[in-house]
Amino acid sequence: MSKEHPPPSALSVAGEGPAPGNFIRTRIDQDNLSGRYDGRVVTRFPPEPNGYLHIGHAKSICLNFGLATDYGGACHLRFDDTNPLKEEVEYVEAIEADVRWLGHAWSGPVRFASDYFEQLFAYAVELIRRGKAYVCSLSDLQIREFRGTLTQPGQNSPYRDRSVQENLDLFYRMRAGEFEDGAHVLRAKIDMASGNLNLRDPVLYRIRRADHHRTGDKWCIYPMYDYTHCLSDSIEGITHSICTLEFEDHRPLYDWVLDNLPVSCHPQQIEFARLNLSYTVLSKRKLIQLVTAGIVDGWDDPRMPTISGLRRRGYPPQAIRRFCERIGVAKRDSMVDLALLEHTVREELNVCAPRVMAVLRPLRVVIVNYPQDKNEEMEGAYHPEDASMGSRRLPFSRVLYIERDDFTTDPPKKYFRLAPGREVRLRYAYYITCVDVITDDAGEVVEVHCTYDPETRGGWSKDGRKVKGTLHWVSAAHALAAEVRLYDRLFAVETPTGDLAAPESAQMINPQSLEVLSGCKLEPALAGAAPEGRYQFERLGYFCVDLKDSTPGVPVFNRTVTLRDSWKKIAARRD
RNA sequence: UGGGGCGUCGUCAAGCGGUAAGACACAGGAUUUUGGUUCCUGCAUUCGGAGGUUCGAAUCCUCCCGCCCCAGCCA
Repeated sequence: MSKEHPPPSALSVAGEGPAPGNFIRTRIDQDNLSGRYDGRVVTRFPPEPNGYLHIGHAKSICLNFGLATDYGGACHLRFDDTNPLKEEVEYVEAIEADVRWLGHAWSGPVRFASDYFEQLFAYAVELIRRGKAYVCSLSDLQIREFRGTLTQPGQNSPYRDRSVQENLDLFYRMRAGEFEDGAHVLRAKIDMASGNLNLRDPVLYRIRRADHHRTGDKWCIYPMYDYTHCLSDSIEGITHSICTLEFEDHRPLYDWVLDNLPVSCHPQQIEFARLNLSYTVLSKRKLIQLVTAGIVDGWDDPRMPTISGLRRRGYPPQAIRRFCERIGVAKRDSMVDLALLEHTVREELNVCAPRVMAVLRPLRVVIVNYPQDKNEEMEGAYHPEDASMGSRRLPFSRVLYIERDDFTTDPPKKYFRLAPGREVRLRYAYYITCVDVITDDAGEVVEVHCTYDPETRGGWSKDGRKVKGTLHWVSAAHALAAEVRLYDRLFAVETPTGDLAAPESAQMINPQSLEVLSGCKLEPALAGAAPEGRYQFERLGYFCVDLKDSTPGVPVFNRTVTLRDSWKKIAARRD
């Protein structure tokens, strides 16, 4: 039996490989073949507006919106807002902004489960009429006791056999506000002996006097997730309801509700493994700990794995999307290496970030044979492989700054940079040779004297002699002073565990996750850098203009990610 | 001990009875006015283990082992 493969050209899309196969696509292909759902594909991204989105949500967003795009279907944005105690409009707005920033457009209006409260209530009444739901007056504690345990079956509630009439009466009065919170709940009548705890007469509605961010005080009873989600999906005509693995146990309940009500659409729930990323945490609970314990500066701290944090850090949305494609979708619990995310970020930035020169830890260099009052302008391309990005002028003068790391009085083997007597190239400028070193009383190098070769303008030597090192530099008189924040991974350990706010957890935090540098010297062209502008500081890394703390003409830069650094590896091996 | 899932390279992951894709990471080398980029090269005789079926098994069957989830009036 021979397999048929489409020609590669039919599979590959501009730059990207073929859409990776995964078990969900396989299922959809089968559904399309069998004519189930008439070939439609409608998905949804259903966050609860009780916090900020993080990169784990991005995986779900890319999956759901990506499926809709690839299959010519639709993807809805629906807020699962059935618990007014936890939800706020602030989150609704932030989530919408994050989804849009990631580059996705939802089909139709933004939807809310709360839009369906009236219909959900009617469905509940129908369930009662069919003898499939009852009002239970046990306390929350008693309900737990009656539920049994993982290994022991539960017991029926004494209220389980109330008449339809009585149930209807009680349920309407629950809605009318005649009872205290917790006095009654509506429960599905399924099976108290089920091995699946979700089927032991799950609660469908509870009384909750709380102000809802959209419906205000219209309701005092609110439907539970398990009851709401499947019906919301059904109402919206969702075909594939994709959620994470921990909901596998809920699928029988999802199906039970739809099987026991006169609905015309019965979507299928499909579960996939949520994202775990090394050196970070992705649960909302732990993220909150980081914020409230003051370990980070807020939800959008550039070290946070939140979408707003990654954005402020300078991660391009395209890189996040590509990351989500690379990690794939499966059912296996896994831990993705942070290095993969950093790789997709560099991959994107390498193509789109203009190159620019910035000296983070300045060391003064005086070109002793360069005229005191002379100024020149060198030309530097914004991108070595993409001429369409143009170039800019780089003022050059007698006094310059270079990186402290680029000079040493005691060069180790294979050190290509500046040292006494050595010649290096200043990028786009001249070859210079170190002729003198000025130190302070403590023996610290404070200034380096060099001579330049006027015959090497632009960085080329006519006699063909080579230099091994090329350094970035900035003219002292023309430099723009700036603050630059060096960010690194928040955690020092691959898998942070436990209470992050606890004192003993401090050792899990990377002490170098943030270093603020204030005396940085940038090339003058950066004065016009726009907020969120992304650049490569040559030889250092990718940096972006901080959205919050920059002011016109005075940018603050955040380091997105360093460049790969093979010298660092060589140097480390030497030790 | 009940129910539901999952085990393929260091990390993700394809594979769906015809003889182990790809990516990251890692290690070499080439090119380079970024120790960047790019480009080559290497990297699972083996798919949690043991049996079995078959001409043929990561794929089918049996047993065993390991890991994850579930006892909210949260989602």
